[in-house]
Amino acid sequence: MGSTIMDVAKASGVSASTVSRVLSDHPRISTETRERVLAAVEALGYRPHSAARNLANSSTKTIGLILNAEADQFVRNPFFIGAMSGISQLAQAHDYNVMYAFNPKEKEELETAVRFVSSHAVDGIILFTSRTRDKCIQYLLKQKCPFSVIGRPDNAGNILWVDNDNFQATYQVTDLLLARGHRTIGFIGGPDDLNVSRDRYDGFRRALAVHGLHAAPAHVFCDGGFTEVYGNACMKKMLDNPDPNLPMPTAVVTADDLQAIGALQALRERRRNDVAVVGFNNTELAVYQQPALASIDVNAAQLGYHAARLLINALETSPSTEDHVIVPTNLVERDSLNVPIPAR
Amino acid sequence: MGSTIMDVAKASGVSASTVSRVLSDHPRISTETRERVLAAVEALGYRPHSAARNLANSSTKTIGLILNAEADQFVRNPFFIGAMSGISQLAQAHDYNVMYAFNPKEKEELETAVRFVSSHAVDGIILFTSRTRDKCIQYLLKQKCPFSVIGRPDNAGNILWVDNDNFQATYQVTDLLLARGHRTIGFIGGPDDLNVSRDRYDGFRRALAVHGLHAAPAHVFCDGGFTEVYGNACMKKMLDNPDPNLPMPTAVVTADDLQAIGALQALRERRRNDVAVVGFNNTELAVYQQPALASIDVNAAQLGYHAARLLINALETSPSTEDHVIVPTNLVERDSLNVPIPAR
DNA sequence: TTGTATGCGTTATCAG
DNA sequence: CTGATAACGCATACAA
Repeated sequence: MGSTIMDVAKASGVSASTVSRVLSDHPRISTETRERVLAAVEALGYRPHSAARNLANSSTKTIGLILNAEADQFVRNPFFIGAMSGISQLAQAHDYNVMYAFNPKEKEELETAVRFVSSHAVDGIILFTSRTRDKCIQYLLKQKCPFSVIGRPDNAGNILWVDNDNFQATYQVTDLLLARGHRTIGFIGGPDDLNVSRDRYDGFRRALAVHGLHAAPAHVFCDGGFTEVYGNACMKKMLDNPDPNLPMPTAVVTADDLQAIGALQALRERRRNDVAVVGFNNTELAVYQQPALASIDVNAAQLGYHAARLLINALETSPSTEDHVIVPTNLVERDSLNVPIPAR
Repeated sequence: MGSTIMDVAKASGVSASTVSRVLSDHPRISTETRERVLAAVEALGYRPHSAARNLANSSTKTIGLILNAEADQFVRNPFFIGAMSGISQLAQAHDYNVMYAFNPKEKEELETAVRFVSSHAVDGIILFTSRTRDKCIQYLLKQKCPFSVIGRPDNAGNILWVDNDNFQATYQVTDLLLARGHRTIGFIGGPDDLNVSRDRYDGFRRALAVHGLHAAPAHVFCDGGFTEVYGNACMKKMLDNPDPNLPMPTAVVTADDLQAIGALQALRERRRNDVAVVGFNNTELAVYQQPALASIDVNAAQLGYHAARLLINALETSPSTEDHVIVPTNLVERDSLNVPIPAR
C-alpha cells in the first residue's frame, strides 16, 4: 500500500525522474526502460499521489460545481442530477474529478466559490445559475478563474455557457400546433424578468406571427411562477373568459410542467378534453398525468456534459474558439396533444 | 492573488511556522502575534494551498461518493440527490469537500474506488449501495480505507452504515391499517434477494401476525421489480382472484411508489375506489396520483447526512462506538388511504 | 513563545 | 536518453 515513485524507481533500477517521464509519456525514453518501469508500476500497484502531483503541477484536475437552489428544488427537479451525471461522464473521460457543494442560501454560493478558488481546490468551476447579476460570475471573472455556466448569463460576452434554445423550443411546438390546425393558442409563461421566460414567450409569439396570427392578451400569462397553482388559475381564466367574440384556445403552450399540470387539472375540473397542453422540462411527472403530458425535454445530461466539455477545453488548451453550446430540446409527444383537430 | 504562507510571514514579521501555528490554533502563541498574523492573513486574503496542505498532512479533507445505478434511476429517483444534499450539508459544516463519480456499469464502481483510494484523492468514501457481495466493500476493507454505506450491507459487522428501519416502516403502516379496521391486506414487494425487500415484507407479515392474522399467498407478491407494470399486474391478480372463499383485500402495502402507482392504475381501470394503497419512498410522483398516493418517506437527506457524519467521525477520532444509524421513516398520509372503513 | 530545518511525493530544469 | 537537484507550499520535530 502507498508505494511512491521512489519505490518504483528502485524496483526498476532507474531514477525517480525517469519514472515520472515514463508515466507522462515523455517522448525520449528508451522502449526497454519504459517497459521495465511499467512492469514495476504494475507489480507495486503504484499510483501517483494526487496531492504531490497537484502541488508540483499547480493544477488539481478537479472541477467544482456550485449548486444554487432551494433544497426542495433539488429534490423535485431532475435537472440537477441529470446535469451532474453528464458532467461526471465527461470529467471521467478526461481524468478529472468533480467536487460539488450545495448552497441553500445565495450568500453561500459566493463563499463556496471563494473557498474552491482561493484554496486552489479546483482548476475550474461550473455554475448552475441564470441569476441576474450573479455575484459568483463577477468574482470568478475578477479572479480569472476559468468557469462555465449552465443557463445563458445576462452578459454572455467572454464567458463560457451552455443552454437550450428556449426560443426555438416554443417556436417549434407552436409551429407544430399550427400545422395541426390550431388557430387559437394560449401561453402560460414564467416571470418575465428571467431570460428563459422571455425567450420562451418570444418563440411562441414569433411562430404565431409567421402565420399572421397573434394571441389575444387574455390568452397570454407571464406574471406568475412555475407552479401548478398558477397554471391552474391561468387555464381557468381562459376557459371562463366572458368575451363572446373571443374564441376559446384549442391549445396551450406552457413554460413548465408544473404549470401544464395545473392546466390539465383545470381542464379536468371543467370536464374538457378538447384543449391540447404541452409542458416544459419533461419531468417524470409528465408521464403520470391524465392525459399523459407532452413536454419539451431540455436534455439536462447534455447540458452538463457540454458545460464540462467547454470548461475542460478552456483548461487544457489555448483560448478556444467555441464559447457556448446550444443543446437542442426535443418535444416528447404524449396524449395531452391528442385532441380533436379544430375545424379550420 | 495566490499569496503563500511566506508572504503572510513577511508581512507580519514572523516566520512561516508561526503563521502555520496561528492558523491551526496552536495553543502557545502570544495573543499579540496572533492578532498581527491574522491581520496580515486578512489583508492579503491568504488561504492555505490545499495541495500543499494535503501533502504535508497526508490527508485531503475530502470524501468521495461512489454512485452506482443506471442513468435512468438517477434521474427518476430523488433519493440520490436528496442524499447528496445531506452529505454536502454535513461535509461543509466540517470543512470537508465532496467528490462524486457516477458509474453506469458495476465494473466502473470498483475502478472509481481504486482511483479515489490509491491516488489518495479522498480520505474516505461513501457507498450508495446495498448490493450483495459488493466488490467495493471488499476492496475498501482490504485497503483499510474508511468508508460508510447507505443501505445496510450483508455483512454489517465492523462496517459503518446507515439505513431506514424497513421492517418497522411496513410494520407501522400495516399496524395503522389494522387499527383502522382493515383485515385483508395485500402486499406487493420487491425482488426477495434484496435486504430491503425482505425487511419490508417481514414488517408487513409481523404486524399481521401480532393480530393473529396472515396474508393469503394469493395476496402476497415478492417476485417482481419496483415497477408500475408489476404493481399493476399484482393488483389485477388480487382483484381477479377466482377463489370465492378468499375475501378481496381492502388495503395494499407496497415496497415502492411505482408499484403503488401501478396498483392505483389497476384500481382505476376496474373502477374501484374501495382499496387503500400505500407506496414507499414518497417520490414527487405520489402527490400527482389520483387519488394522491400516501407513501412512506425515507428521508434521503438524513440518510446522506448521517452517512457523512459516521464517516467523518471515523476519520477524525478514534474508533467510534457508533457504527450505524437508523433513520426513521415517516408515513405521509394522502387520499389513497381514505377508503370506506371495512366492516369488522 | 518563536525560528530553523526537514520532509511530504512529484515534476521540471539543468547537466551529462 | 537519463540522473541529480531544486522547487511546489505547508506542517512539525527540534532547538533556542
